[in-house]
Order: sequence, then C-alpha cells, then structure tokens
Amino acid sequence: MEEGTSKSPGHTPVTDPAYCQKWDPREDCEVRQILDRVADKWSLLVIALLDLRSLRFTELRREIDGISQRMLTVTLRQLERDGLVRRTVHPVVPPRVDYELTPLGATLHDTIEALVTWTEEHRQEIAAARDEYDRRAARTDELVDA
Amino acid sequence: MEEGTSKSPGHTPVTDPAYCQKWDPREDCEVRQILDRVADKWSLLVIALLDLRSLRFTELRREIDGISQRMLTVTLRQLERDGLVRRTVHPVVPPRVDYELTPLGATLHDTIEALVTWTEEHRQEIAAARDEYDRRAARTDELVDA
DNA sequence: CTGCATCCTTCCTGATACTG
DNA sequence: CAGTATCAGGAAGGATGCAG
Repeated sequence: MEEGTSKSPGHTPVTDPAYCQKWDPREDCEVRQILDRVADKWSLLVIALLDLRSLRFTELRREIDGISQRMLTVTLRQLERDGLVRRTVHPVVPPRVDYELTPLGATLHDTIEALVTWTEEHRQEIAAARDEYDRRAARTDELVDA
Repeated sequence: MEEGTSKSPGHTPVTDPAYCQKWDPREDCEVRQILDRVADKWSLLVIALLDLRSLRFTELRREIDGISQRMLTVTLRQLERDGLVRRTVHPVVPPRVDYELTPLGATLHDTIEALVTWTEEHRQEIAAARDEYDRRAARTDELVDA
C-alpha cells in the first residue's frame, strides 16, 4: 500500500519555493525546451564555429567531423527558427547560402564558450576519474568471476 | 570572385591556428566527448538538482519529469564515472542510495547555471523568433498550395 | 528502494537519387 | 552548391518485469 519512505511528512520536496522559482518541473516547460536546443551536441558546435565567422553549408559540414547532412540541416533550421542563426541565400549560380550568428546567437556563444573552457580546464581531472572508475569496475568484475 | 568551389587556394579553412588552438576537429577528441556528456539534456538537469542538495534515486526520478528509469541510471553512472557525482550506498533495508555533487561537479554547476540563466533571460526573444518563423513558413506553404 | 535485463519503438546515419 | 526524399541498418531511449 503505502511505503513509509516516500510519504509526505518526512519528504522534503525539491519542488519547494527555492526550486520552483528557477525550474519548471514540467517536461514541456519553455526553459527545458530551449535548454534541449542550446545544450544540443550539434548546436553547440555550430554556434562555436559561426562565432569565428559566417560559414556556408558545406564549410560547416566539413568542419564538424561526424555530422550527417541531415542533422546539419535539421540543426541549422532549428537554430534559425529560434532566432540564433541567420540564413542568407545569395541568388547566384551555383547557389550560395551563408549562415551567421544573430546578435542573440552571439550572446549565447559567450555562455557556450564558458562551457567549453570549463571542459578544457578539467579534462585531466575527468580523464583521471574515468580511469579510477574503470579500474574499480574491472576489479569488481574479477571478484564476480571468482 | 574565384568561386574556389571549396578548392585549396581561395578556401580559408576554419581549421587554421585560431581555430585549432581551441577545437580539435576530430569527432573522438576528448573535449567533444566531455561536451557531449556535460551538455546532455539529462545531465544538465541532474546537476542542477544535485546542486540544491543531495538526493536519492527516487527523488531525482520524481523531480525530473519525463526521464525514464533507465536514462536516470545511465546518466548517473556516467556522471559518477566522470567524477562529477558521488554515489553513496547506505547498508540498510530498504536500500538507500544518495547522490551528491563532487567539488568538480560543483564547479561545473556554475557554468550550467549560466546557461540556464541565459535561457530564462532570452526565452521571450526565442518565443518571438519562433512565432515569426512559423508565420513565415505558413505563408510560404500557402503560396505553394496556390 | 535501487537498478539490471529484456523487448520494442523511435531516431540517426549513410548511401543514393533527384531538384533548383 | 544546397538542399529534399527515401531506404536499410544500427544505436539510443522507453516500458516492463524481476532480483538484491
């Protein structure tokens, strides 16, 4: 019936004022939707590259190792829709399309840059933590085998 | 001028010194691997919640609307492996497992917080951009229909 | 309560063909 | 060049059942 552990009285909800003011817990909340977009693997790279200079479709494709044509298209469309990237079609042959950050996109880059910087500053620590974790896991597996 | 059609001479590579110092273009580069982790949809939310206070598995599951049990487990294991989250098992019945940020994880939270703040500060602009984009798209579709 | 194992669905890549 | 459309194969994610 009722499990004493997750009952109301002793349970301090994280969804109290201090939390609710910052996070809407609903899955479809606006902030979560935007976070899913800007914290996206490919969006991050596209924005970082476009901050250096405006780029054409093929240039982006070439620079971002591992991205498929489909995902680059999808990512650029999303970023354009969100007003972070401007798409400019030049009426020439062969067609030329330039992508560049909007002022809004540029402000996002500052934040993304911080994330990249953090990653670069702490990658040694993370690599060490991974080694440590994997070594422990290996030892545990040995015990299980025995 | 010289279209260069992405040939060698006229093509200004983004992978020049200014770029290479910051980004390793290879897909499997360490920085990209870590970014994929910390810029992950669920990782972001987990770290944001654990910054408020340490939480149990079920508490996290309840707070993060839409996450599956599997993904919460996977996300926590990855964060633990990377040294961002500490997992503490209390030898009691029923089992009790607490998750908390490590000092390293706490430093990451500062950066994530900036991303969340950016999102909150600009969500109106993004919503407006989306409306604008969707209206244009709707009008274009009309023309196509006609 | 915690979380692994299994099945099943959805998404993504990669290749290829075609339009403007 | 800059896409859209399609299809096969694979990986990621969701739902469920069960074990410690």
